[in-house]
Amino acid sequence: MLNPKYLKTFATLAETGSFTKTAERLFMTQPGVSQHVKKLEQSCECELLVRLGKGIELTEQGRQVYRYAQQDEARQQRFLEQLKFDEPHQGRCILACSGAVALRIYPGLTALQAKYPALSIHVEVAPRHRIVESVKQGTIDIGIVTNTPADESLSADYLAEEVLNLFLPATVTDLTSINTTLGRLGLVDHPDAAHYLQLYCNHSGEESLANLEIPKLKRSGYVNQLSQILLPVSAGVGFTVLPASVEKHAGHGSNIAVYPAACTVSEPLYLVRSRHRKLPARYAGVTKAIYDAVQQS
Amino acid sequence: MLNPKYLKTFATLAETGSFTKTAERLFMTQPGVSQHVKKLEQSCECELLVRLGKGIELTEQGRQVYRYAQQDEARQQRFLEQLKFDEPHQGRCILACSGAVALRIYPGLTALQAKYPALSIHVEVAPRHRIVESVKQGTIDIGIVTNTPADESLSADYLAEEVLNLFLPATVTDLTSINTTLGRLGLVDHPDAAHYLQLYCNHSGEESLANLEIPKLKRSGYVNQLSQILLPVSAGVGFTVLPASVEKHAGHGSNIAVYPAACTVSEPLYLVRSRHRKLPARYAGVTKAIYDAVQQS
DNA sequence: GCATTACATAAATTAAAATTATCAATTTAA
DNA sequence: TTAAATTGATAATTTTAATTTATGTAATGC
Repeated sequence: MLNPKYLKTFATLAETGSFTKTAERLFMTQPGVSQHVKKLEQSCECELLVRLGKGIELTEQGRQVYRYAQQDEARQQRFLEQLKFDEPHQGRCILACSGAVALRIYPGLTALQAKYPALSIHVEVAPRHRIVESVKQGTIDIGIVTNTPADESLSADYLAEEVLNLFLPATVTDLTSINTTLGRLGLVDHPDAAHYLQLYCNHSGEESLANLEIPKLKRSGYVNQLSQILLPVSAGVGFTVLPASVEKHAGHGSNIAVYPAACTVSEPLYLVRSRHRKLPARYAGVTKAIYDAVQQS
Repeated sequence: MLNPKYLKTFATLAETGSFTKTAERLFMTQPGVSQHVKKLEQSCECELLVRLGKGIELTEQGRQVYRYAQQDEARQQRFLEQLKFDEPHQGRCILACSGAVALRIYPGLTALQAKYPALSIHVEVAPRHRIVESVKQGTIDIGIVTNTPADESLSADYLAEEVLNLFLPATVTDLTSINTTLGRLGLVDHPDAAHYLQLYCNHSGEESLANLEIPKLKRSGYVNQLSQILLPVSAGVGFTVLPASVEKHAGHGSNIAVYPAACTVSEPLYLVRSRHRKLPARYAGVTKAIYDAVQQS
């Protein structure tokens, strides 16, 4: 739309106030300057300067175009300069993970960002399949998921275990016939509830849970806001299965009990990246922050 | 430096992932796309994408260039759109005046800006000659000065009178031999002091003041911060001549006295603009605010 | 009022960019 | 495994755009 050469010529003309001097300074001929200005005026669809007997005067639009030209040149120069460097604490990092993992890693990432204000960390909470998809197509640089994707173009590094808890209202004291109790309470549903519950029942080491008929289970509520899933449980109106770390952040305290299963149930977390892509230096610090966050909790 | 056509081609390539599809979408041929990318890489002095067997993948720099291309296009479109309109309450207004006038008009301008946040009002305090000069060369859009400039290219509209006061310490009670008193106190100097004092003595209607030998007068201090000029006067260590409006804003209250001259001394204020320039719509409101400010005070 | 300065216009030249034609590499299907 | 198809790179030609030379016109100064 706006030819940058014309902008440069116009800016110089605005500064010198003379077509001839502009031509000299830019190593071109005077008619060239005239033509650049004319074409720029055509692009802008308005007059940029008025010819007075002595010298020229910019119109209001001419002034605006001059400002734009200056800023544009400066911006481009800055951009090209920083393009050459791979600053370790500067630029945009784009991650995706589940809501539960976000709860675990976001404080550490925020701290990192506070330490290096030029860092800009974007965390997107998304369902598993969309995370893998986004990393593959390159819109997300690092994904955290619970399995190693089959795709050859992706690499997966083991991070940590994510412990799953079965959360019950604290009012439930009799745990002898757990299946009946769960059936009475009903599941507080959320996007990952079915997956978590299936996993939990199969690996809790308790025969009764393994026989739980999940599809037939009553759904006593649904919410896709992680921090609010435990609310109905604390109110005594349902149960749910979630990563253990969620409880700390939600803070419903003594109203919630954790079912004491025979085995601890957990699933692994993997850090997924594009195998063919060399990530910029700033991801080193971010990756370290992620490791620290998931391993301490 | 960065050809916007190449940027557009590269951005489309980043989105389609295919040279051929990019060519189709931009109504060009496939070799054209190859050439654009190659030249863009030369401009950036780095590789922007790697050719994988299946499809392409952007390098880190390629991603940055893609972001830049997107932003640049959006920015230019926005700029060209707003260039066509002359919004009455949006944009930058640049004024210049004396410090005393700034004191009178700035509150009103600030109020205007508060009412229309998209307005950006810049007030530059400068000596008379520089104001006229700046308006002529177009770096200042509106100037306020105390005389009508001779220059044909400038227009001057009468605004109001600026009353001048001779400020004395309140401790001075005997005004019978004012020349002696002034000589004893000494002048608190500031950039416009000589000009104001000359004017005051010539038009006060008092013979003794008209005979005051200004060049021989003792200088008892100097400061070019308008709000601080009256400080030495209130402390009893000198006198000065200033626009009456300054006293209200400085607020030294009862420590300062105004000499009761036979005549009120004042000089006119003129609003100066470039005669050949049509100012944008937003200056209507600004000009009105200036009139209101100088006429009520 | 004539010379000088400064910008505009038109035609010609030169440079740049796009296309056509062709090649090489990779992928897909037989 | 090989032949056909797809996809991008390269080279030469054509087309388009930009620049310059030559010339004209208006304003300013001596």
